[in-house]
Amino acid sequence: MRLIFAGTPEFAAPALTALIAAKHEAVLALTQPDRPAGRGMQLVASAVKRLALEQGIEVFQPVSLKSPDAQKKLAEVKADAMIVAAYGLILPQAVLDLPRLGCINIHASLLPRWRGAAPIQRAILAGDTETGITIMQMEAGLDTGPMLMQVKLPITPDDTAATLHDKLARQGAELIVAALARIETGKPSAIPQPMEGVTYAEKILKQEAAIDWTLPANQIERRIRALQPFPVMQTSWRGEMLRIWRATPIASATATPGVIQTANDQLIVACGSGALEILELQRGGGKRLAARDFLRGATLAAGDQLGH
RNA sequence: CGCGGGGUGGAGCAGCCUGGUAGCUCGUCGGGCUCAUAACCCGAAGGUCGUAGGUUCAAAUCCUACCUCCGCAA
Repeated sequence: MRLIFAGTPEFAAPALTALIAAKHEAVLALTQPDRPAGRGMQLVASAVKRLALEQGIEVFQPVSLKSPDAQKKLAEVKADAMIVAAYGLILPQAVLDLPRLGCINIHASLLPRWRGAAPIQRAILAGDTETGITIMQMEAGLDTGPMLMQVKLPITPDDTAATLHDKLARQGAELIVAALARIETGKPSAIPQPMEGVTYAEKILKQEAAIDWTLPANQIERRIRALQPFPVMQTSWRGEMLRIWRATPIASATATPGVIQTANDQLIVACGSGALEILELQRGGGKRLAARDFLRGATLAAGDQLGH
């Protein structure tokens, strides 16, 4: 099939790779404009752009798809379909109608649950035990289109947004290839999304990364897994920032939330209910360390208060 | 030139401001204690203090450049 591929971050790259491997003809890669990022604020190309350049695919980075110029450019390609994976721009109806087979989206959740920007993180945060990939025919609404295919994936107790992301990206890549194969062999039936069970996955805000020690330990632990590799849960200690990468909830007597209970070989912090054993953490300017190594520096002591 | 913090035996840190014997908590190795141990006691090995210059009688420490790791911001 002759395709336009629209995607931006790492999540989208495996799908493009898989489509190329499946002998589809990706003629144009749509991706967000390069943005200043990283130390030094250098302009950085998106994962999809880097891959497209490597593959010799033309890259198109409009600021918006509302302009007639951008739409004209897409029309000229005369694609059979446009594959969209975490692109990050709203597609106007005019664009949705351009390709012969419309626009097809790879979404990292079991729709209609977790429509929107951060489905992977929100699923972990909510304590869901499974998630998945949905391939859907796009409509003007936010992730509301009829579903072509769906596969489930369990969320394990030690999954982080990072590990789940990688699994889902691979699964999404497989599934989009399978979906296109089905479309080529005839008109597959697209199932409308159920009215029941709709939830929205709000974009992750930086401020959600501040640990509220008054929450129950198991909830904090989920947030720690959900908010990495970005923005990573953090707390403060003597005016310094501490990022918490890995922790496990443990039973504990009640104590003031945020107070360190043990800081010898284990690092245990009291929470609103229960306590959290911190397994991996990082301080400003430093590397990510196992709690045991971190404590060798003898910088934390039992009784210290975290946060504020 | 967006802002900032680091690089010190195998690990994590202190020492740097106020130059003058390389320190702490672990790990490793040897020995001891113990029914036993990841516990405890005694002892030992192991470091061009990121790299290159400079200042100085003397540099981990002060100055300059570079390499490299990391946080903020996006």
